[in-house]
Order: sequence, then C-alpha cells, then structure tokens
Amino acid sequence: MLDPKCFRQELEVTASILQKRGFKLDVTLIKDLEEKRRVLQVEVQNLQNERNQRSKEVGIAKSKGEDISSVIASMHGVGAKLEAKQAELDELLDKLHDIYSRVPNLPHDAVPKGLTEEDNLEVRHFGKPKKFDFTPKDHATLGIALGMMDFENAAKITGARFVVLTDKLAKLQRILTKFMLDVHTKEHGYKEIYVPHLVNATSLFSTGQLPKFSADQFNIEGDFNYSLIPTSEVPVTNLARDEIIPEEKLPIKYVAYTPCYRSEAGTYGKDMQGMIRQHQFEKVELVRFEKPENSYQAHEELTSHAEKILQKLELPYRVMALCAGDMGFSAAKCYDLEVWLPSQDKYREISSCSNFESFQARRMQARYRDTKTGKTELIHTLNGSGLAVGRTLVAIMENYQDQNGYIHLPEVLWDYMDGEKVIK
RNA sequence: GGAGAGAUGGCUGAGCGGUUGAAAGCGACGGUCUUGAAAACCGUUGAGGGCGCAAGUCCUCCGUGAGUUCGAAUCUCACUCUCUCCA
Repeated sequence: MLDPKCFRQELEVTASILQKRGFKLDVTLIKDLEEKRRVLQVEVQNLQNERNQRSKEVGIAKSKGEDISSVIASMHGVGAKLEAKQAELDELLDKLHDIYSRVPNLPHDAVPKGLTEEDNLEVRHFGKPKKFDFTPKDHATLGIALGMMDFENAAKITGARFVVLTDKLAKLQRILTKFMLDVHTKEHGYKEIYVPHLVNATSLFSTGQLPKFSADQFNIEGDFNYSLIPTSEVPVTNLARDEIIPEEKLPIKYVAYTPCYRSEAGTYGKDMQGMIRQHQFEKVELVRFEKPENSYQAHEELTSHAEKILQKLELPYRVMALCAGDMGFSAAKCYDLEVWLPSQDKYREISSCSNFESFQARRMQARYRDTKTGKTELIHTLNGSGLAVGRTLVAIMENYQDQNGYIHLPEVLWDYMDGEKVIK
C-alpha cells in the first residue's frame, strides 16, 4: 500500500510514476472520492465531538441531581444523524481502501523503463555456458532415464505439475536445502526459522497476494479459511505485522526453508514438461527487516547472498534488473537471478530478490522505534529466494550431465552426498 | 468433541454505565544527588488518524464484529484466540 499522501497530495505525480509499470490510476475518481471523504470525515468527527461533549454534560448534571430529560430528548436527532453520516463515511472509506489495496508499489528511480521481460537489463553475469560435445538432454529426460524422476506416478497420485523423486535425486534435493541453509546461516548471518505453511487471509493481504491475486493460491476448503503458502515470504514477513521493533534489533535477517504451493493459474501449456513449473516446490527464502536508509544496500547484499549459492555450485547465471512493468505487485526494485539451462539454450529465473520498501510494512503496520526521536516509522521489508531448490536441482542435472546421462555433482556437494560424486 | 476460566498500555494488574485513554506496580527515558555507579527522590512515558502553513485542535482504539444507551473497557449477542479439566 502506498502512503495516503500519494493519493491526497501528489496524485498526478503518483499516477505518472505508476504509468511506468503500466498501471493506470483513476485520477478523476480518486480526486472526487477523496474530496467527499474529507468533507464527510470532518462532519462525522464534529458530530462525534458534539455527542461526547453533551453526554459528558448529562453525566455532570445528573450527578448534581438536575433534570436532564430535555437534554436527552434533544440528543436523539444527533444520534440518528451521526449514524447516517458514519455509515456513509464507512462505505466511502471501504471503497477507497479497496482501490488503494489494488495499486502496485512505485518503482524506484533506478528501475529500468519498460513494460515487458524484453526490457530487463543484465547487470552482471557469472560463468560461461558450458559447450557440450553432444546434445545436452533436459532434466526430465535425464531423471526419467536414471529412474529417479517420475511424473506419471505424480500425475496418478495428484495430477499435472507434480513430481516424484527417488533415491539419489530425492537425496540431492534434500541436501541442497541443507547446503543453502548452511551457507546463509553460517556465512551470511541469517537466522533459521520454521513457520506455518498455511496462512490466513490477513497475512496474504500484508505481503500483497490479496486482494488482487487470490487465484494464484491454493485455498483450502472446509472449516479453515487458510491458504497454502506460495512462498515463505508470506509467513516470515508477517512476523513483523502489528509490531514495533526496537531500533537496535534491526536489521533482522531470516532464512526459511519451506515448500511452496502455486496454482499457476493462467500458465496452461507453459513449461508443462519437467520440474520447472510445479504446483509444489521447495524453496529457501531470505527475508530481511531493515531501516529505510539501509534497505537499498541490504537489497544488494541479499542479492549477492543468493548469488553466492550459484557461485559455489559453479552454475552459470546472470543478474537481471527487472524493468518497471515486469516487477511483482509489491516490489519497488527487483533483481532476478537467471541460471543457464543447456537444454533450453537460455537463462531461466531461479531467484527473485526484491526491496518492497514500506509497501508491505504499511499494509501490516510493521514499524520500528527511532531511538533518537522516539517516533515510530515503517520498516522496509525485503526478500529473495536463496534459492528455489527444485530449479537448482534442474540446473545441476542439466549443467553437469555427461554423454551417458550421468550427473557429476559440483564439488561443494560431495560431502553432503556422503562422498558420492556422480549420480548414475 | 464436551465443560469451565480468561483476553485491558512494553510487562504485571485495577476498573459501581457518566469529566477513564484508562488506577497502581514494574520496566524504560529525563533530571536531582554522587568522583563514578547504585539506592533514594522528582518528572516523562500507548498507537493510529482527520483538519490546519503552524501553534494547535478534534476523532478512533481496552481480543474481533454487531447491538442496547444521551453516554460502553464496563450491559447483551456472535465469533476468534489463550489457559484448565473431561473424552
């Protein structure tokens, strides 16, 4: 959610900035509703004031034993009027809140212009795509041939976009999460955290999945009005909801490992083969709570932490600065890490690192107390995948395959795999 | 699943329907004292919002949502959560 000031005092500017990401703000409507709001709110508050004053007088008069019937009689009109105006105001505020809840974050000045993927800018890259002297296979072909990756049984058990992993591949996925958690906790100073995988609607609203993107979640039916998390960003970020964090506790850096569940609505036909786009996948997520003046430095740092995993795994990747139109709803600035996939002959997203500034914090009243001024101020929230484990598995399989369809594991994983260097 | 008890500020904990945004204590912060610290004493100390250039002023909030009333932390109803006991 944007600062109400953006809509009340800087409406035109706000609209033009939002246009950069292809969002059209209804300036005329908002101007009109805000003007009505202002008038109505003053009116309601004046009536409330009158009610409070007169009621207080009644109390005093009564304690003195004076006759109060005439005063009370005169108050009946005020009550009814207040009720009507209040209802009118509430309706208006709801309407405004709903409009504002659907407005995306303002892109930071440094964000590249553009509306589509095509306009994203490469910031840097690491490693070079390996040349194969044979035609590299895709991970699904490799996994099925190894007898360790099974989409048919997954479809039987559940449906499309699920996978069954067995043996070494199941183990590889497991140790990858441990490897990532180890790096982030031991080398990057993140605190490991375990959180619920089902969340309520308020939590989804806080991080920006609601109200606009309800169809992207798996919402469970029955007595519990919960949703499966699309990312651990949701439960972890919501730890700060309705909190006032003492300044000295910042920054707070969490790393969480959770499964993620996404409906992938509107992606029919996209990446149907293999593990690239699944309804369920594992992810190690980095989440940070920062003071506003530090958030952009923290964003660079967090991105580099995610990159570190790819570097240690010696996987070629590039860092893309997303253009305004390609960023997620809540982000002010976002880098995507894209890993090289030989079978597709291109880079594919494996991590998304975003600074949300105060956008999420305002939705959930996440604040810190400035020790100098004693005032509360909204924190900045950030997160990034560090990394998507399923896609990391895919990248390892494809980049480290040999002509026989064996997978030669990167050295950093040998110990984790109990000395095993090759999956065959 | 059934039966009870509860939910008040950073924490503990009062609060006959009427100058209660809320006693008291603790904590925190500022000050006095002290070479310094502690103790003692004095003072300050919730959040969100409207209007206004500002000084300021007003409104809302005692788990959530409705209701009764001139007036609700206090009464009524529903819900949520926590604790205890039983299955």
